[in-house]
Amino acid sequence: MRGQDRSYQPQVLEKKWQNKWEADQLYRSVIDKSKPKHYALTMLPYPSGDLHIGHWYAMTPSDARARYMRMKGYNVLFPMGFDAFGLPAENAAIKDGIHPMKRTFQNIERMRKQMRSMGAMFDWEREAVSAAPEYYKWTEWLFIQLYKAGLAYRKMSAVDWCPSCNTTLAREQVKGDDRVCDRCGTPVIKKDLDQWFFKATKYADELLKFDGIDWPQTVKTLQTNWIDRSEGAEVQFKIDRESGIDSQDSQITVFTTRPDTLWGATFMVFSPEHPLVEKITTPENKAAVEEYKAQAARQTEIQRGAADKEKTGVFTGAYAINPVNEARIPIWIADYVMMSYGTGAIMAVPAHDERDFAFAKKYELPIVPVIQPEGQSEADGATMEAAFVGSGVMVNSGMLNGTKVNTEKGRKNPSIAAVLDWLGDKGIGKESVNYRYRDWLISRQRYWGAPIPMVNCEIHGWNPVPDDQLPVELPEDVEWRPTGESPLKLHPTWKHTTCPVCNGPAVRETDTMDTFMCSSWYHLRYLSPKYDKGPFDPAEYDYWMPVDTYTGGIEHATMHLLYTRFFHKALRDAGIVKGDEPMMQLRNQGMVLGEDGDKMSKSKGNVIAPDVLVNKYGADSVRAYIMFFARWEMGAPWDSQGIEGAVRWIKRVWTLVTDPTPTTTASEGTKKNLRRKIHQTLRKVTRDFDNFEFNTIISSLMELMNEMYKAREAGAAGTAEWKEAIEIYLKMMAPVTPHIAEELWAQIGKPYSIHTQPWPAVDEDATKEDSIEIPVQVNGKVRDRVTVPVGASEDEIKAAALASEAVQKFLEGKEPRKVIVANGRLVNIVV
RNA sequence: GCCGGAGUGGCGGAAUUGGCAGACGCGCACGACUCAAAAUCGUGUUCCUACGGGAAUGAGGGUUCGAUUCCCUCCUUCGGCACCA
Repeated sequence: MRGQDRSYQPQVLEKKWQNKWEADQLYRSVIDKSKPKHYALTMLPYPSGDLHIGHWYAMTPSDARARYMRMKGYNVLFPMGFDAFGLPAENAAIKDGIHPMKRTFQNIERMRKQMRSMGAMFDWEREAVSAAPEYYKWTEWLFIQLYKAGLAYRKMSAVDWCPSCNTTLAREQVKGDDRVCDRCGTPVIKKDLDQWFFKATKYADELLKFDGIDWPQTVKTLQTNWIDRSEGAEVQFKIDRESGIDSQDSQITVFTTRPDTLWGATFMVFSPEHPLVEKITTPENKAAVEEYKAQAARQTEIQRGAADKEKTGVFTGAYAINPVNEARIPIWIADYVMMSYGTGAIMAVPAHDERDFAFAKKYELPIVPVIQPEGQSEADGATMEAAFVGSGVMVNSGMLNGTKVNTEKGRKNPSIAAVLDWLGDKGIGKESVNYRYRDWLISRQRYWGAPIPMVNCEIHGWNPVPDDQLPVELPEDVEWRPTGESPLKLHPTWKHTTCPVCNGPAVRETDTMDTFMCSSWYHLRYLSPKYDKGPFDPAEYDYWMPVDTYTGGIEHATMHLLYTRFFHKALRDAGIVKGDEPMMQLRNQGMVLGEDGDKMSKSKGNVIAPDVLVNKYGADSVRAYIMFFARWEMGAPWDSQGIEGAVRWIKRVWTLVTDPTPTTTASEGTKKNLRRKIHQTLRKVTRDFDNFEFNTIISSLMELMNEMYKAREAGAAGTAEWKEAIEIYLKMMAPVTPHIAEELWAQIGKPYSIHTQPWPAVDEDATKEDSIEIPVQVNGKVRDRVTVPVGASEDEIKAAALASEAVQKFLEGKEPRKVIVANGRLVNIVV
């Protein structure tokens, strides 16, 4: 080796190994039934054109764990692809005229290169790109299967529309208390449009079950809150005949979670948009009602949604009959009742609902208490100062008087249970469940997405495009104009086709699909991205599915992660996939913030570019630092100085392995200590990999390296223990820093490749200590430490502790009241 | 308002889930090497201290021989939902 430069040059050696791994197809995964399989999936990126440090933060620890699982003996599938349809490419096209297809595929090319610089074990043979016709053919086909299963339907309704993106959005894609578009932050508006939906609500109850899957509690909670199941009753109210409406409109249904307060319902409130409002409004109230409706329509959802806003409303002149006590109660309209929840009409119980109370006070409507608070006398509606929402007993409620009321929801509340039974017997109402969750609106009025493969004929209506005509391909020659209509609609010829039923003239659907549809099944396309007889090869499915570990950001909790669960269940019921859940284990990484602690953004100028870091330090150092600098699930601000620690660690390992001092003068004790530390570290690192605790993997390895430097100093560098130490050390490093591990593995003369080596086994005997140091506390404060042999009895430990001079000093001659030996690890003397 | 996460040195974080608080690293200080600097190596680094000790894991209380860890009350902060009937 004389004359050769033996310094650590990551730029050279990383490229060298990346090329060799690729040439050797080291990371190709194929079905191998002799091994247990492990499908490790990490969320695929959108091809924005540049790999962000956030991508590295998400992907490299996932890669390290996939590598670890491979060394543990699993046949690991770790694929990568691109979620390539979507608005940014199309918006850029509007701006500069570059075709989204061209831009997208250029970006993908660039990002593939950047990803290769990570040294990740992606199997590129399985790459899937959602914007490629061979992919979206099957996105279309899957849409048709859902349509055939009755899970896709077209409906005219008031939907959320982003005026900046010029398209409708699904409810999940409207965010926050100011109801903004998830993509661009513009407040959405409502529009009445004919759109395609998936019947996701059919699965609401099943989506609330997380049995058998290991997902973070946070995600389960977010999804549960999003679906927001609420138990209550539907109750029928008759509309008073004197209101002058015909009999078929004489009934109105309301949903309530508090049927036990029915006797206190003293008025009804309809949403201003409720279709019945027009029919029931009396001539003398017509003008006021029309004016109020117009005013409500002008207001945005945000203005209407402000909870602290003063209640407003107008009387319709109509009355309803409270079915439990025949009371004739006025019907009002008010914008605090939303058409989009429940039935768009409520029974108002001002005595026991804060909103109804405020409304009743303002418009001087009657307030009738029907719950007597515990330990208090009955309230008087006329003098009440606030709605009462606590526990008590039912009063003013006929034969149900005296029934206990608590604050539980549903049948757990005795009063609600009693009323539900009573309503059922009388045929007035029935137990009912309501959800906030809505069906998934998938139509988008944009070009750059998978076409919805449906055709409309004047005679035969909507029909799916026949399988042999799939995919419905996107035309390339379109005009980019943000008109609010799909560019496909403006294309002169594309939409004209023939009816699959009668062959007569017909028109294609010109909206495209929500890109979340493409990403709901990409994990299936990875299985066989070139397969052309179906969305995936069943043999690959049977071997690899379900996904064993899924990693990605938590921001998708109520979007992608909910859509893909729904989609899997829908495909299961259509007989296309098996099992109830697509992803068994989910782990979320946190976010890397800018050095200023703010979210990284180009406008703030705090973006960290991984390419620059790779050029400067090498991919291994970047990988190690990413895994080290924060708890993975938490994330943290980036620290440009901090990376020096990871760089030094790697250099010191390089020095340790390449520049040994082969002495064998170490004492038996030194050698034994070295082995102990190695196997203790191995145990810890193994456990940490299992638990996704990446930061402590690196710190354990650093600590071990420091010990090894000491052992070398003590003359261990030529011993058998040293050789074992180096081998195990490199294997533990391999998943984290694959290039340097491979290089040093080769340099110590071991056979290629370290990445196909088995994970070392812990020698439990070697980890055992000969003697242990036990802290001795007096009244909970450590005063001394005594060393006892392993396996010493409690009495021996006690005796050793009491024999300590320092301890005796603090006892001040007093007799200990109690001596506690905690698990043989600590002594506490109480005086 | 409701639901969930987080709060530990100058900084990122550790602590076998009730048993030595601050591992590992950054930064900083001092030293070695050097004419010098960088790099590298070594030592130290929670705070206060009358050098005996004392205090400290967002604040206050509780349980316990013992609490960063469990319980109660509150504060700060991040995220989600929200006139949801």
